[in-house]
Amino acid sequence: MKDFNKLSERQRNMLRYIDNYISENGYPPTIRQIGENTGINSTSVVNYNLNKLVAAGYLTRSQHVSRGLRLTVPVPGSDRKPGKKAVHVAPARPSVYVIGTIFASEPVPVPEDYHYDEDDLIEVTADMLAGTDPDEAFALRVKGDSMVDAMIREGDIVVFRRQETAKNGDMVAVWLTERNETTLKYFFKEGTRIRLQPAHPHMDPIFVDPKTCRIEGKVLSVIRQL
Amino acid sequence: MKDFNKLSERQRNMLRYIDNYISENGYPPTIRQIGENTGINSTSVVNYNLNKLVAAGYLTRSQHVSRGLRLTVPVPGSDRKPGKKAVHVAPARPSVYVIGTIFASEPVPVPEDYHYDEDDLIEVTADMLAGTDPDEAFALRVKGDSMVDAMIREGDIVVFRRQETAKNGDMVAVWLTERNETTLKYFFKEGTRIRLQPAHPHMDPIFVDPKTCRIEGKVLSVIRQL
DNA sequence: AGTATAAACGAACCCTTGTTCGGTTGTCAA
DNA sequence: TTGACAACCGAACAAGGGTTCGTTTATACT
Repeated sequence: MKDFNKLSERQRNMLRYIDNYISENGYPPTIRQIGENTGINSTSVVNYNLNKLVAAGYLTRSQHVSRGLRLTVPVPGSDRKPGKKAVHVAPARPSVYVIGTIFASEPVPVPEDYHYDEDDLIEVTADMLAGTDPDEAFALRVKGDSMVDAMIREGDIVVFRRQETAKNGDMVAVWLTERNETTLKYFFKEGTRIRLQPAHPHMDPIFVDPKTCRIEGKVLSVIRQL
Repeated sequence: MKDFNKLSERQRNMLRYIDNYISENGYPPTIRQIGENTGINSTSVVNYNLNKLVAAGYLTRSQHVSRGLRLTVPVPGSDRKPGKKAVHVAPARPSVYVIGTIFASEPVPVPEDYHYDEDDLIEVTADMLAGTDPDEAFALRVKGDSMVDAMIREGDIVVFRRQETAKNGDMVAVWLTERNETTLKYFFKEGTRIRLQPAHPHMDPIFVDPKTCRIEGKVLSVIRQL
């Protein structure tokens, strides 16, 4: 059971209003409607608090979709009229934070620095986490074509587990201090050096010194939506 | 009880899709989504038939409201999977059947031929289906390196919607009768010929005659688990 | 006082999505 | 043959509605 007292009065009002609205209309309200009915004057504040509620697990959102809201828990004290059914309750689904973007010329952002306020949460399946606790997983959106040799495209979402070490055969994100670049490659420790093998079958590996190679995370899965 | 036989096949499909969509997502589809998933090429035709359905008492609409749809009667034959409940209850996590493998030298398997087997059901998120009814989606596992120019690797799972036509910009699976091969490319109709553009940014398009090119399905998403 | 952070504001931006309209096709009856 | 009508198409239009960003206020900690 969720502790609704942890929420601000505003956020509780929003949940109540959303629940009511859906049971009245059969579809969710817009951000502007939520604002108008809970005394919020700016759409960005509604958006801000909706993201808070997503992070706290009370609802899920579909990005860039009008009225793309759904509640994930029953809302107490929503004054639904008798006879109306409770709003659908979505089962808990694993999701990971998309904490930024990844491209060749920058190290990958670290989750610790990240304030989970304004970015988005995407839904994943359990398979994509390969047993990793959702709290230890994070995701990055690929920017630019620099990852083509890893068979990864602009717009793809890469799901990682944060770790500084790797086993042979893992695909990892590494920061190469001498080249000043991030790359995604298969990891193989070969004696005193490390072989980084591109995913693309026609491309050649590079060999680096362990001291110039910082592992940023292990790739768990890649999602491409077209 | 309504007499659904009075409706056209199209209208029954629309009702079934709307019901399914709401149960998957918790909110109604757009008229464009309805069109795409029931083989209607014009939003005005969807609008036309929606108004027919309103007049016949099957649903209500809110004017000038996005996704402002509501079913007024239970829809028979909406083949919700067991465990999925009727409209206005919890959205279920959709899943699609992996019905085979895809590689260059063979046409795409057709779902109709497939003997459904529980083992080959994989979980997906609603986002990956882009509004497609899960029952009209299917998935294939990629075999071999022949799809590298589509930035797709051995082992990837490609999620499709079966359809014989495509819009510009869609990524589609096509069978090229003259080359005897299946390929995944972006589709562009240019006058009398078709341009098939590889996803890989450094590769050149091919041009084919519509008569030698059979569209097998539209690619909705790609999943890579490592 | 100075800094950091949560919460809020409002306007601009632009993708999403419903609506409209001229035109085409097919059927049926006069 | 003609006209009426239902069904459909494609494109353009415009309102709907999510997102972003620079700023501001309030509170707490140093």
